[in-house]
Amino acid sequence: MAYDPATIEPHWQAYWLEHQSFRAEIDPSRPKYYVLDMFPYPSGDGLHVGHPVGFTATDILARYKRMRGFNVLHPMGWDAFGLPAEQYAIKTGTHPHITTRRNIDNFRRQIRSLGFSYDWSREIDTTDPGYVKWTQWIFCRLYERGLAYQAEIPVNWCPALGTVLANEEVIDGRSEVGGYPVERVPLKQWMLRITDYAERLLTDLDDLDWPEPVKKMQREWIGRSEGARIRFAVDHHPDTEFEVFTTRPDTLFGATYLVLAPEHPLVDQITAPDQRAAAQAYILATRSKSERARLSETTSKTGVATGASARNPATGESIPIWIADYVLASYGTGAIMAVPGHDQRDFEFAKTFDLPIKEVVSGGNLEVEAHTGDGRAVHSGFLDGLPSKEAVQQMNAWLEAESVGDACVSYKLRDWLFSRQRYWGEPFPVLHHADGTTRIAADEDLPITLPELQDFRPSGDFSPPLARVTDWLEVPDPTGGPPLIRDANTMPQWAGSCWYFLRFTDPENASAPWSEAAEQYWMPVDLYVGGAEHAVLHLLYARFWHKVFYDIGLVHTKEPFQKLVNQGMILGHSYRYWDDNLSDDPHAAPTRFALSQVDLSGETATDRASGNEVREQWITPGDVFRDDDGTPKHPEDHRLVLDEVLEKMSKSRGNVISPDQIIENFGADSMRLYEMFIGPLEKAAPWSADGIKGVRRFLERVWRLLIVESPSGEESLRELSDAPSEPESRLLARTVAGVTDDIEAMRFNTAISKLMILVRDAARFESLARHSAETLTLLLAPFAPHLAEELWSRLGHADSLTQEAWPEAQRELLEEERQKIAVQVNGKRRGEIEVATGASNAEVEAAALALDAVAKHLGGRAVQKVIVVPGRIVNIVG
RNA sequence: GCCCGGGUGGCGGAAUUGGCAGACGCGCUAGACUCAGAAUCUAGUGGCCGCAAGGCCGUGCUGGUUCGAUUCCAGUCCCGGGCACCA
Repeated sequence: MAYDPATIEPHWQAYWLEHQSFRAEIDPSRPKYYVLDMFPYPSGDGLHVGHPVGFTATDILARYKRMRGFNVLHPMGWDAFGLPAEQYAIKTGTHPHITTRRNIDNFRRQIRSLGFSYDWSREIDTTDPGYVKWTQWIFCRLYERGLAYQAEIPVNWCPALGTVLANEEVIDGRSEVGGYPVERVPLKQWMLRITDYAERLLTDLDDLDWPEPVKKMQREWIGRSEGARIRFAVDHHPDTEFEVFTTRPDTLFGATYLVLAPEHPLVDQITAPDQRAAAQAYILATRSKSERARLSETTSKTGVATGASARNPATGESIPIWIADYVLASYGTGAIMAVPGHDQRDFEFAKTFDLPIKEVVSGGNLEVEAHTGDGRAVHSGFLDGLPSKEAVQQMNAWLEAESVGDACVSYKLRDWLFSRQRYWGEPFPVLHHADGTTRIAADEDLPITLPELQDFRPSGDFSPPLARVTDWLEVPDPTGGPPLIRDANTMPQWAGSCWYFLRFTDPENASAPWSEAAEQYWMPVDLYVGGAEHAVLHLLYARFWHKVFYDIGLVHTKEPFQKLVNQGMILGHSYRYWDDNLSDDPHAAPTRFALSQVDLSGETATDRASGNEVREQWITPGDVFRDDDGTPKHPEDHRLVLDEVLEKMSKSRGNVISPDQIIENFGADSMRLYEMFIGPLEKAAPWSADGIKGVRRFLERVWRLLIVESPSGEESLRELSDAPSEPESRLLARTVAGVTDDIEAMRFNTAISKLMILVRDAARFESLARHSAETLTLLLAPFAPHLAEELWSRLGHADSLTQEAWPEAQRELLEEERQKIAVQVNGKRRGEIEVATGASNAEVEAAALALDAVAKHLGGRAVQKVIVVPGRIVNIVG
């Protein structure tokens, strides 16, 4: 029988499970390597082809490192709390517990069918009470340290989802999940004081081996800026003052008015009676405006004067106080000093409302625009003549001396909104007393498990579903007082993923989240692979918790993830056209439009001819009709050319490829190999049904190289010679060295191409040495482990190759004795010479000049210069 | 608008430090095997001119630096991603 993954692969998967081949135990005598995938949310759709890209990359590293003698920790688990299971429960009444269990079983089956070398004894499920217990325990530690607190704040309330969302989960005024509208509503919520760690989260990025763009995104998210707080006393309101934050204290002399955010607490107090109506109207208008609307008018400035004023401490002048929505309540102090001469936003506002513009930094043209760059201070009293940087220093010193301000640092990062009004999450281990005070649950009472529920619907009135479960909610007071009330909120999905990488080091521990010994040995994660979509959220939250653990003494490293790699997405082809069936009437006979007939420049697509709105429609790739030259056409209308789009796979486009189907048709090894061969790991690449045939053919060639079939159909190992021939040895050495380097650098696509070359050339040799066959098998093992194990076994080995030593290249064979060197005349290739490796430049030059082609292309001109690059090229200039 | 990536054959991609552009794979063409097909194997495959030898052009575009540029510099166009009143 020929190469048959359908029999080989299940056999070896069962073998690995049975022999616990990848079980990791602490072993101080060996170096450790912790390689981690971002654990998946087990969705109802099952694995998509994008998951195995990262999983295969980490598996190659895990298998390779084992063969290099490392003690490898390579675990897998489930980030199983989350909205989709709950949404499904609302729709069908199926308990999230059941859905989650079912989805996990399916994910586990799919992941196992790809032959990844996980230590399944360490499998984690964040919804497991044994895990929830420690998530809650960690919350208690945060609470004790004052890092968890409750606050009444305007939050992002999403009516459709029935929950509040963190700022990070809201994109352009819509929920990241589902794209529903979000409103700002003041609600009492749990917050985590991540801002206390802003500075460390920023500085510790420097030493991480992470992609620069990810570090940059985190830096920008934290948004550190240096400046000063300056106090302004409000005129005619004794003892009333407020602070502004500015990064340009040197421009204080140029502050000609002040602006409060509409939500600023002082607005109500200081607004003059005759401005009160206008201010109220403005504040209401701001509040009802959606984020989207506010964003779209970033160029035009609106605002209302309060009628109040305050004294500029530098000039002693009274300057007016305004309200404007271009000042954000949530950043800095929610108030600014406006310096229209040197801030473009203030400049635009001043122009709109005819406020004075004063030059205090030279070098710009204030007739045209604000001068935001540096220069020398002018019209600024004691600062005059100083360059901006020095002026900042002087002003800060003056502010402190005069007790009107301080130099300080401000961050864009806000505290983390940590509660959700949902059912399917970790309950807060918090009890509320009747008097409004709260206390955390005792450690021995953990976990606080979720009550069984029939009705999962959000209450619709900001209260969580758990608030309806009276007998769960009320806890008798041990001191005999009125019953204590449990907190009815649940934690966001991020909670479980903030520490799972630590639990993997010691997953069964019942007395602690993890043991010191396990943490000391396994942490930090040496390689963390996952999608770029987690660049800020998950990675920032997990770093934050890890730093708290560090402060408590629970971990010994400041950072959890030493090296991070983002895998690229697998894209699918999808096919679209447009029609005028806007209401989705199934009985309509709509007019269809091709891309060329449609205008996409506006907010909605329109038919160019009529200007009427048309709607995008998608054809499943399998249904697309192809005409003779391959042009994609509508299946029912062969005149309609479809627009081919390459994008992220999604259900709505019908372009999703299931790994199950690929494994069935080609095998897991082919699937793994293809996803690695398609291009660099970090780069997005389109799925190609033809491409996978190529790697499958390669695996068949490997099989036929070692396994021969008698005319009667019996298979056996081919006859192997004792010693490899010299060209064979050289080829082998080159491949071992190349593949090893490529794996270390995670260039899996080129590693596979080198294996293809080895197999192609080895097939042409008359004989093949046992050593060559075994080396090839070992090199192949991280990529196509099932086939490699099968061949290893047929090569006569009783044990699995997972712990075999990785082949070493014979260095002395890497250098050829003779080498070919290209010869150029005036930079153009005109010939080639062959010289002994290590030949002197003079020898190489002489050989090159002796070529007929060189003389011909010199055309009689004298040689002016000869450049010899040893081993590569000779360039003759003449 | 600002900040990052990235533009290389029909397609995915390769090219270590500025040194033979197009490795490897897909697809395609021809041949071998076959009654035939599939599979497999062999050869070819950037474009143009040429019977050939060979020549010219060629890494988004326009310039520059260099003996030599996919690689460095300046400008520009296109695609993808991130940020977007953060004082």
